[in-house]
Amino acid sequence: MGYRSLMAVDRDQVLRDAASLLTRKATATMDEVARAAGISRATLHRHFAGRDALVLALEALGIAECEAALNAARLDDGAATDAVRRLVREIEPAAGLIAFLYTENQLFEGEEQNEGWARIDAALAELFRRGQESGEFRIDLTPAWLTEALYGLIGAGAWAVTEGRVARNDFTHMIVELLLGGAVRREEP
Amino acid sequence: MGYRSLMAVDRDQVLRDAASLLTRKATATMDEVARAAGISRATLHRHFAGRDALVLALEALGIAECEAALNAARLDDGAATDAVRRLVREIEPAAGLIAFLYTENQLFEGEEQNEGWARIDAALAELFRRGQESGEFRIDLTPAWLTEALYGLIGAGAWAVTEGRVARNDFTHMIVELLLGGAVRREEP
DNA sequence: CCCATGTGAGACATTCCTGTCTCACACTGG
DNA sequence: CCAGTGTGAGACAGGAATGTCTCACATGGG
Repeated sequence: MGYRSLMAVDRDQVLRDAASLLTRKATATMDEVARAAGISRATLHRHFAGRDALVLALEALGIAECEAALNAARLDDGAATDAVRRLVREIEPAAGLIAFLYTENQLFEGEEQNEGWARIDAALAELFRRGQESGEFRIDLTPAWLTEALYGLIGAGAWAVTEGRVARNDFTHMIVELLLGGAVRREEP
Repeated sequence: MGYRSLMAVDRDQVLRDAASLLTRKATATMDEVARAAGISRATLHRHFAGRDALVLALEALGIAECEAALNAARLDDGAATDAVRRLVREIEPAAGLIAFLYTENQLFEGEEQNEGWARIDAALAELFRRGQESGEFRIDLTPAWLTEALYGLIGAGAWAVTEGRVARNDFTHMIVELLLGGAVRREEP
């Protein structure tokens, strides 16, 4: 076989569609998820044993994409501000997925994948800490809060784009500029 | 009767407890909600006909609290930056509720209350627009995005507090400072 | 004191979702 | 052309949640 049949379902695309729907309607049924993904409930069930398995797969995909973005952004290189810019740019394709997972905490019933998020959180917090140490970032905003705020802004950005309130092309700029520079106008740095 | 019996359930408190639980676990059952609110499922059902009615009531409460905060913050008075500070301070008690409602879009199946949010959105966007016009806020970040970002940061702040990653007393400071000033350190304004 | 009100606990039927199965069909590759 | 593979549609039982009901009990007011 080697290559998957063209007829076969694009597993990652199904997961993205699922995340897109579940972000708007967390109580969506498996049938609704299947419809949103353009497949039948039977097929959805062939790929994911149940709702738990689906969410688990969503988490795994989200973690994988986040870590890929982290690597691609080279957070340890150069100025912290530039690293943040690279990070947001790299993470943009996964924004919808992150927006879902950020609100889908499920009380951490399955602790398995939690260490994945812990690693990502740690990497982000370390980036902000490095920026503080180098004097780029202010010290009254804790790295933990900046990390949390970044998640929140990514979610808000993804939502604003899907709602049509922000142009897709402005996604990175809006998030980075607000996170780094804030809303207040300045003369010159 | 005049005053409600001491035995009676505190309706708003039930709604807050419900929001608190549903924020963490959107698929919680009515029984779980009742337990979280410290009442029986029967009593919960006496006050809210069903899940839909519960969410509707949550929205109504959220809208009411937001509008109360908007009025208390006097958004039209003085500098826009000061108005933002007042707003976040006033809205803090409702942050948990807002965090839930912001992620609970339910595809707007019930469009009734939507105008309530539209009014609030308009008031916030107007505040940011006023700040841009007065030269306080930068013009490359649209009022619509600043509004969305404020929601996102309130949600992130509420979550960070409940998770213990940010001190409750720092809530307003963290949000306002990041929203207005951003993460980058400045010499002096 | 006793009645009215509101609650908790539990039973109950109903509805909905889930998970599994079968079968027919479409496409692919040999 | 012909198997092999994967899908869609539908049926089905099992289970979970919902919505409604009854009854006993606690409290507070008249």
